[in-house]
Amino acid sequence: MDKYYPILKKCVLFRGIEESKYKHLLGCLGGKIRSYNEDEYIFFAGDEINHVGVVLSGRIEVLKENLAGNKHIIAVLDPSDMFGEGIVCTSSRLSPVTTKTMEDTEVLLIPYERIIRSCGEGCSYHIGLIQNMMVILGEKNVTLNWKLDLLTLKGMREKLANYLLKASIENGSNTFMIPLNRTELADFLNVSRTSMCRELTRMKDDGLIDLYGRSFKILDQKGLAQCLE
Amino acid sequence: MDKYYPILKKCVLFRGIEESKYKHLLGCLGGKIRSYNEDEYIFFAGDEINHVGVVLSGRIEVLKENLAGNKHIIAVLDPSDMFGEGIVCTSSRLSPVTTKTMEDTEVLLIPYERIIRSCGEGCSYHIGLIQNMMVILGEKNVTLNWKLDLLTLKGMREKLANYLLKASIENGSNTFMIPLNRTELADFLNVSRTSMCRELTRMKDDGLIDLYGRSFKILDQKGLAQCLE
DNA sequence: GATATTTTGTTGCTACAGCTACACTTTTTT
DNA sequence: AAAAAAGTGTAGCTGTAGCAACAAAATATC
Repeated sequence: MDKYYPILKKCVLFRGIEESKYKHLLGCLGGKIRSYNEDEYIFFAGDEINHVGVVLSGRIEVLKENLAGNKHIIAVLDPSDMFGEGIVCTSSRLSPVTTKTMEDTEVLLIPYERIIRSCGEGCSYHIGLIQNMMVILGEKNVTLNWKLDLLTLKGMREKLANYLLKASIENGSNTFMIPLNRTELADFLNVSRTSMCRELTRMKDDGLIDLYGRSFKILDQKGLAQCLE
Repeated sequence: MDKYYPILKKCVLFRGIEESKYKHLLGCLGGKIRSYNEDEYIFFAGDEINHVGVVLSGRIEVLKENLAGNKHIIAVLDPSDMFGEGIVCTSSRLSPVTTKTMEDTEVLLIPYERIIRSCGEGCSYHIGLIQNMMVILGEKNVTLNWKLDLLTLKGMREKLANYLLKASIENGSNTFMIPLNRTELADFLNVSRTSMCRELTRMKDDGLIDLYGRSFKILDQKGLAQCLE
């Protein structure tokens, strides 16, 4: 377990809590580690969720699937990211999303009640945990709002520009790699792969970007930003 | 102030707190009432928000506007609904949305720090408030997820079917009124009004629904549900 | 009650994204 | 090293949603 402490340290849930106290805290929370193979479902939309999850290794996609078989990736989770935080506080506790591993993955599952309710044994960390949970929920909100932005944009080019500019900012460079392949990116933007490829080529022809595989280079930042106006 | 107690009673933030304690609590929270005229902006996307708002009277729309002048209504708030809850817990505290009154409106503004931090004076309500805030954030999450559903649907008919079925369920009847006019509904679904009208007529012709103004009647619930498959 | 203003419905045209189908490349498996 | 599989780019065709422009109805204003 100790080997995952650096991962937990980066997880917002444990922010402000000293590493030396993890052992006691984890016992107190009753967290358990579970392993999944690649392309395995963790839970489905509509399932009742009673745990908050922390990704320890591997990668998970958060998605919605409609009955026609179309899939829409809402988020991709890397180690130290969380899932299920949003559902835990609702009354119905039914997940609106499906989670599925993209690689072999290990997760830490924590029963939700243990987080929200103080354990009463003078375990002062809980107050910190609750404060952290609020930050997590708030930031989740911001992420979902960005996702809304992305989806409300009408044009293909606008969606791509939005995504690429954000990725560039997050990486702090005009040259960067994205964590998704073409098919996944299309699912994330909720567009068809073919139309997306076509537009990427056009944007390259127009001198806005350069690309090879998952690496992108923004050539004309101004021009790209103008796509969003 | 007392006259608003019934409104506050329905607000999730005050759930589980007795009406007799509102006076003390509101003083403790430092809440202030502000009035706005119709079509007045309360705050803009990008503004720094330090207050949580509760609608006391009137109606507010939560929206995003892009520079092209397109407007997208994310939610419509009635008395006892809240706004700003999602931003309050983030570090940047910059609002991703704009809020604007649709009628003459009164709101209760509460400084966010007063909610999150215990006032220390043995004011036990704060713990309840924090628990309530978590429920609010969780439910916000669910709402945003439904909004995502709506936007990821590809077809006009699918979006309308989704919206109308949900409205029907919420009203508990096949006949119901919606709170939005055509233009507002189009903005809410993020589609053009004309295309939406066209599709509504088609759905009527197909015997799925009947409509007059803001009142709708679902004639073929099964058929409507099939649009979503 | 008449006029102005807003809201709503309709039509033709156009642009753009989805689909199918296929060719090509890269990676994985054996 | 060969074969299989997965991923990627391109092109033509089609359907649908957006836009502009207008007509009709409902509401507000005088």
